[in-house]
Amino acid sequence: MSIPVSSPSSRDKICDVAEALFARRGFAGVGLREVAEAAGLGKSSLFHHFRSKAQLYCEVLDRVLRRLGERLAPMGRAPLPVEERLERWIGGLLDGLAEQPTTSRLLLRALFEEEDFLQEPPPELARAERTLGEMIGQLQSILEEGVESGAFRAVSAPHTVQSLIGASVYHFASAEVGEGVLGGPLFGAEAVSRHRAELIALFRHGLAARPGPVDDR
Amino acid sequence: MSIPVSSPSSRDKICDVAEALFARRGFAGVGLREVAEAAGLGKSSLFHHFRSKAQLYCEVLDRVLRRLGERLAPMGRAPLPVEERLERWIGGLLDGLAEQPTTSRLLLRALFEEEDFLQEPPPELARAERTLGEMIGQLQSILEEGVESGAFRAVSAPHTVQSLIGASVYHFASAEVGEGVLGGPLFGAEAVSRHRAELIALFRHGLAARPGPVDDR
DNA sequence: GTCTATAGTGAGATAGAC
DNA sequence: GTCTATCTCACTATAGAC
Repeated sequence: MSIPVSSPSSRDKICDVAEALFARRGFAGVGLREVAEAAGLGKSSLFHHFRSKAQLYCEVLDRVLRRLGERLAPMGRAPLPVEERLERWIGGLLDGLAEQPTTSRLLLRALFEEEDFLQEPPPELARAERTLGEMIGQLQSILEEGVESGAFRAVSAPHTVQSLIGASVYHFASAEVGEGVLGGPLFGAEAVSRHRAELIALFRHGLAARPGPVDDR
Repeated sequence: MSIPVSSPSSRDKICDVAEALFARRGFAGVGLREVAEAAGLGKSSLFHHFRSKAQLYCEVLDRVLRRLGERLAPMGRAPLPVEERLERWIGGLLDGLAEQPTTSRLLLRALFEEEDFLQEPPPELARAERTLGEMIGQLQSILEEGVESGAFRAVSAPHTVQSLIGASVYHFASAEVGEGVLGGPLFGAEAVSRHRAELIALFRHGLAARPGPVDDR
């Protein structure tokens, strides 16, 4: 718990507005002039807080991933049945994505865009990638454990990881298209809890090992 | 079946290289100089084929979506049980995505990026959006029909649409991250058929209405 | 720590010769 | 249909006053 007693520093303000802009339009789609104006500063002032646009981007990305990683870290370690641990992990991910609309879009960009837009990547990028790798590894471990223990069907853990990440991250990133499909806001309380329930149920039923005879044509 | 007898026109060549570049780096991340060089032309020559960068982008996007839409259109209409129609639809989508690595990335961008980078959107954009809407509507209809007929659980069709799109499109768009998770290439024959089998099985088990007593805590 | 001024580069787009 | 030359504008980044 940090103490939010002093007014937010310019640095934090810049990160906040940059996060919103990068999430919406990506690294190349955002100009520093725009960031500066939204932060209420002159363009040149940004360079007293960040060495370059690339460093600002990586710092924003790292901040978002760490926020998510800290939320998910305890989920995999709880002393619970593996099905329950998976459901809590999924729930934690969805809560983290639902908290701020910027998170899913920035995360999706980090997942599918190759960061070749920065010639010499700042050190923050490596830290962000490590955080991302830990999150994915944790999910994969839960799935592997569930398959080995017989709690889940004999699914491929990597492919299931891919499906789960895609289903959860894309949903909250889908913006206009997603709102068109739902016929309403993505981040409203009912839409969030509904997606949470639907996705968890989909994987509970989809992964469950069945005792009875199963049609596996 | 079109007759590929004449050598590809400059126009087609431009579209091909632009598709690859836009898929990789997005609208804002690609310069027309780069497109022109890759197509073996001068930068100014592009403007004899396309009015603007925005029009080129929309035309490329429309081409990709129509290619996918034509593949999927017959899937929903086959006179088959709804479970089978859904599996064929998913299979068709995955085949379409696996055919060219550019498709999933361009589609993902169209799904989650708001196209506010073009001030006055070219007419091609509207056509692309219509194609996209038809594909999604078709999937949603299959799901609704399955729920109404009792073949599927009482899932929310919109949320399931979102999950299915995310799981399939993200997977093939995930590039380096996805290859890290799989530990090998995304578009290899075995990886493609494995993901196809895994995703179809996940939704078959995940959506199936169960006859026996079910734990729905 | 924020500003003005500006360097230096590259973008999208146009004009007009060939 | 492709080219060279050029326009205009925005960009990242720096220098240096306050």
